[in-house]
Amino acid sequence: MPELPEVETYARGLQPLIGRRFLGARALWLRSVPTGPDLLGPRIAGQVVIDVARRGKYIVFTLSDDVLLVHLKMTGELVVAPAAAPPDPHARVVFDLDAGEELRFHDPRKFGRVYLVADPAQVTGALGPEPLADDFTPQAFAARLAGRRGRLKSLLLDQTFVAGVGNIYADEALHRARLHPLRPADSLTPDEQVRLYDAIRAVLRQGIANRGTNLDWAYTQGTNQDVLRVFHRHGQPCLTCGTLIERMTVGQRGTHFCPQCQPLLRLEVAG
DNA sequence: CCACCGTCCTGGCTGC
DNA sequence: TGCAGCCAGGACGGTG
Repeated sequence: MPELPEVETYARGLQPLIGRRFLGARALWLRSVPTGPDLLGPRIAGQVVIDVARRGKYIVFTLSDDVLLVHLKMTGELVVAPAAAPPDPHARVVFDLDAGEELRFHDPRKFGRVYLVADPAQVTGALGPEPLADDFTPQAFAARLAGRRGRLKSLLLDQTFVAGVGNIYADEALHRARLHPLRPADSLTPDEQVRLYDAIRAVLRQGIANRGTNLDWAYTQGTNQDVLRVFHRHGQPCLTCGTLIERMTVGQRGTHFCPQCQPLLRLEVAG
């Protein structure tokens, strides 16, 4: 499931497409293109790639006239291949590039989406702040937490709260911040708020430095799976304290945590 | 604002 | 060995 670090790695890897021209496109699975599968090819034909970037979990191709956004969801991949290469049975959208190549959107589970729009805000307008941006300060984070009574885990997964955090990095950030996933968001002390802020940025930066987390899916060359401390480690000892990592369901999401390092009730230690 | 549920999909897993 | 059935997972829409 590509999250911010994986999508960032993708966007960086696609930089060589800058300057290339789309000649056309075809949607092989119509629902993959909510903005109109039939319009995609005629509209993108002739447009040149000006920039490739990331916003939240979206890959954003700025084109000469429009903006192409791709959300990989869980199993999506983007691959540049020679047009003569063997067809991909899981290709959902195929873009014709110049120089006899194709950009293939491959997605076995068909959850990913491709949007071609004039204004990217049509797709990304509701997203929360970028957690690694300079203007995302501890004060801004604390202000967003204020009055939110929901559970931390659910809030971290809310893309309108902070953009780009998914299940892996939410669990990792909470463990690093020593906060239980069920803690009400507005119950954090100032120290805990700063710990969570620092932890979110640290795990995302580490993920980017490691070129993403590569679990059951082979689409990244990332190594971040080697440094995960709780995600998918239930039944194994916590790397901090040795207590067995537990798994629970929070908001329909598998959630992994250390009951010792992340107590639900803060222990009042007599001074 | 928040909780919860259904929907979309299919590969991979479990259990028999 | 084969097959049926279940489930994860991000985002969104609907409901209470």
